[in-house]
Amino acid sequence: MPVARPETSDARVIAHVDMDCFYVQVEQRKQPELRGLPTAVVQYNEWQGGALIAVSYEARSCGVKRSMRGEEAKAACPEIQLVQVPVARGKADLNTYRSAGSEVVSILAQSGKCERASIDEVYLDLTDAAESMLADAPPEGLESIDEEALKSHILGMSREDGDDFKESVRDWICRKDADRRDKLLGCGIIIVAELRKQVLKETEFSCSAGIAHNKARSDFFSKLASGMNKPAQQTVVPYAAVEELLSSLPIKKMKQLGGKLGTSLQTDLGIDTVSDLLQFSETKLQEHYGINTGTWLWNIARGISGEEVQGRLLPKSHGSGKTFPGPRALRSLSNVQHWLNQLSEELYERLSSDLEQNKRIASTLTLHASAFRSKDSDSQKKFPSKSCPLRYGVTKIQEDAFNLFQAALREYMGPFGTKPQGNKKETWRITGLSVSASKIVDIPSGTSSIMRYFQSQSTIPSSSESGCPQEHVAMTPSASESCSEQKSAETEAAMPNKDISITDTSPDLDNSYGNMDMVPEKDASCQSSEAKEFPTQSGTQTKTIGRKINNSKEKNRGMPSIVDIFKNYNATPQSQQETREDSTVSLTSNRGNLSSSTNHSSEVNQEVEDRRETEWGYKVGEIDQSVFDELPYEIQREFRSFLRPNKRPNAGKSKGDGSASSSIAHYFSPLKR
DNA sequence: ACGGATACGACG
DNA sequence: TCGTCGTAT
Repeated sequence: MPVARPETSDARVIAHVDMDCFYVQVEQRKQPELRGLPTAVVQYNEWQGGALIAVSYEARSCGVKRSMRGEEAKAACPEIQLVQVPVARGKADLNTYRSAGSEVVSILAQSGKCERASIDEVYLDLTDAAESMLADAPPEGLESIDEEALKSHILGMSREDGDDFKESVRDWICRKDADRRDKLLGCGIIIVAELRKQVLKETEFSCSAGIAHNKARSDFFSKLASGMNKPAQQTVVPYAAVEELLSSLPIKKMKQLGGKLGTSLQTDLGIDTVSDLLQFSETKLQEHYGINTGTWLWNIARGISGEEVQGRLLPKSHGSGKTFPGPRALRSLSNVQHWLNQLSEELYERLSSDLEQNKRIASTLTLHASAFRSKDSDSQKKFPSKSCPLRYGVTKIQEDAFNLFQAALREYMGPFGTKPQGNKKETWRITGLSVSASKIVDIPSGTSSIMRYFQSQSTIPSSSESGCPQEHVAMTPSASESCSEQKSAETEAAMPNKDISITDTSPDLDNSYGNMDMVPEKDASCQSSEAKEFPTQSGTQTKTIGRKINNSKEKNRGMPSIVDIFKNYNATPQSQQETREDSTVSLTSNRGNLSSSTNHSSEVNQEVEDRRETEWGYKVGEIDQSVFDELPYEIQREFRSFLRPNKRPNAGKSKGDGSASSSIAHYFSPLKR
């Protein structure tokens, strides 16, 4: 929800850049034959031709719209080219679009503070760049102005044809008597035109942009401009040009007002347009919508927004989900587990590459599901979300996700969970599942061995995820079946309760929701005592989850969480954040980027003691085993090399030196997870 | 019981 | 803090 922001003196230059029908462009770059043809990207081709998620401008002009089905699109535009979203693990796979988006971000981030707003949108704060241009090379001194800049739309300026128009744009940009704020915007026009050309050149993607002096305006007007049904446009909002343009605008078109709040404005206050909104006093709005939303409303009606551009180039969470509409709804635990396994795999893959490319780790795993209960009054009841500390490793995530699901299911079913051998229709169906990872923090990147690890092993060995004997024990038969191929889904009955039950679900949950036949009971026989050595995790591992869920309720008994650890680290003077945001983030496909940081082999020889105490900002020895268990495998190895420096054989260096890491990996051999 | 998958921020 | 809700694309 919108919230009131402290006002900032607004002489800023903010751009909102929006890729034109992005997914289509990505596909067209892959298949250049499609360029210029009416094209749409579609997912799930089986039902009514799949759902359109991106539509090219050619197709739009045939009347094709997003949220049409493939078949409708064909009807509206018979020659339309439909390209399917890639599928992996039985679900849509958006990775190609994500990394294409990163390509764009890494270009745009070069010229100012940059915020990744979505997979295909960014905000730029170009104030500094514009100011220095105004100081050093103001437009009026230039003998020629970029053609692309001259194509800009200037709101409030009538658009005559051809050269006349460009002349007036030039005049506006170069006007000597302009307000300083508009002069800055003029510089913004030139900078953005340049950036867009660069994006086009380096990625082949075209984009549109809005340029204004705050986020709200640039966003809104870049949308407005792209509503003109033309790609590759840029629009500037002069300082004074707001009121007239805004006031006639239907309230529902404003960002954040497209939903319930906008409707409430209409029905409760009779506000239909921005000018209606202008009639209301700030306090009146606050009375109705609270202090934050109230003042926010008052402000945006006037085009005021103090929101800063966050210097954030990377997503704050990762998620993987799938819906199972109507008849495809999931009816058995084993089927749910199968899909959770698929989703968890994808999530883990993305976490791994985030770790590898950006040196970040996530610390919370959340499960969302949606469900309905047939044959029941309140079949609308929401399926609760559940979260727990995130442990790195595919099978860990899979187990945890499944456990979270079961915990949520118990809660969802409540008293009906106990199935009294009779009315069998009284049961759940799962219509959507998703797992997500959040609370992502930077890890210390100065430590050399992490860097070296990633240099030598550009990919995280998947072998470390399989082959652990205990894992098979922990896996239910139905789970292992469904892993290979989705079974008839009615294997439910064949699932012996006790096999799943390795997991020690928390007593808390067990007791509050009673016994349910479809939810496996705990099995005390499989619990082992705390492991004292690193290499063995199983046994205690599965136990951790239950305890963690429980723990979060009983106030984390003073144990430092992994988040705290890295928070502390990140808080140290060495301010990672800023340096990192500049340009060093390896956003994309360029894998080699890591090497830019310290990786001299000499570091290997530094005194381990010193590092152990200081480098991480806390004492390694104080870390609790279970905290350790949560860490990504690669980081664990890092720790291990601190804790047991003597175990590292000297021979490690003998081999071609400089690449001590591969040998380290070798000596702390197949520590299975 | 469909626009799908995904992300973010506010609120209680 | 967690979980829910709203919003957007």
